[in-house]
Amino acid sequence: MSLILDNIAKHISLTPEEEQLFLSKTETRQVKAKTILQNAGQVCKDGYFVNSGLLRSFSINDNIVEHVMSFACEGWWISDMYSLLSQKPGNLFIEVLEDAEIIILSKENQEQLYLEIPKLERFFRILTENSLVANQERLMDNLSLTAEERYEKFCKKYPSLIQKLPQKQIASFIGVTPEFFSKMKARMLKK
Amino acid sequence: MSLILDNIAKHISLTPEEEQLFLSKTETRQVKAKTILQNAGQVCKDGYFVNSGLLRSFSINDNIVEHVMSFACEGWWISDMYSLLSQKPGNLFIEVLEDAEIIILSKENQEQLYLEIPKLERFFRILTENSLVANQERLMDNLSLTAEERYEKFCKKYPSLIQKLPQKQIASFIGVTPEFFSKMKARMLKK
DNA sequence: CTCACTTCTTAATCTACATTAAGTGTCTCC
DNA sequence: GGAGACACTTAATGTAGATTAAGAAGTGAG
Repeated sequence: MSLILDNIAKHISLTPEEEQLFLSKTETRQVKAKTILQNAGQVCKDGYFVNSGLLRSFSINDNIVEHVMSFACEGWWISDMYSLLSQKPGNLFIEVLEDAEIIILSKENQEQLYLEIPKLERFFRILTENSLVANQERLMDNLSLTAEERYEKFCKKYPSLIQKLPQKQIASFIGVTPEFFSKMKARMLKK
Repeated sequence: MSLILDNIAKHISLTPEEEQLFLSKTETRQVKAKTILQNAGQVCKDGYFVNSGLLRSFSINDNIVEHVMSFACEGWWISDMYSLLSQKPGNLFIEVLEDAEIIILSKENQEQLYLEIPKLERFFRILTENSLVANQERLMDNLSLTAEERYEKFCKKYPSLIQKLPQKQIASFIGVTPEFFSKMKARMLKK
């Protein structure tokens, strides 16, 4: 029933009391598409876990070019890690792409939970490790693969997202303009 | 005196006994320049902490193009995180660039230490978090900055590395060919 | 229904960087 | 002391993907 507890249970085991304590430190909220949960330039106070719906984080260039940092759908966490950890103003926006139900865990409550349930250190360590590995792979892909190859990898890795996302978001994620992406897709279809 | 204990003490405090236990699970080794500590295609068993000298991790394309994933000098950790965590064959090589003294912590011992000194979960969580943040920034830089801007950032961030590293390694790290990097530097000097 | 808005497409032109290839300077080591 | 080996440079040519601009097609709100 509770996606987030299942998520935790995959890596560590909590007693029912600990589970309740954890939940008591969180807040569940319904958010509408286009809501901005976090603005660049502000200090990030919360991490978000997605129960349903779809979010993204992105930054904006001097120009007006957006770059998608990450998507998050059912069962994923999303936040501006830099700002959340350093408590300095961040560069990322976090936006709701599809009406969503999210669970909010504030930095403050997270730190408290580390003290009350030290096992959670392990959980978030593993979460962060997985995130790091995924990021390293994406970095190397950006350095060594063509846009076409990156797109094919994206399709294989996140087949469910392909359905939901407007093309320009995918383009931004793999690091090309929507115009080029459109042309590229047409070219790929011909083969 | 002990760089690695200082490193740990910045984030958590260990008792002298715990410090000794930690050290007892590690091995210190002198390694010569050009030594390959880890080969792509093999399962990574160890993490390395650098006492002195200089290492790098990199992958090789189908072609023969190298891409530097990371450097590590005094006080830094380096490993193939993907392979170390998943215990599957990795894509990274780890090479000694300058004669070095390294501290080896095996995956096995690390897991044991987590059980014996749970505080270490916290230490490695924080380490991984910092690494993730740095990686995310590098990813966004690669998507949004020019080669010139990436190089300037690199210079500011790692002034000591600039001295030590051959140009082609820096070129590979910021994601351009050595030829282009050479031309770019000349161009920048004229200004 | 229609106006406004956003997504997607097409096409021409442009540019940051890659590729290839050749050449220079320096170091090492037989 | 000469022959590689390696780091770096220069220059010609090639290309992936950006930029700009325009129009088409889908979507939602009033």
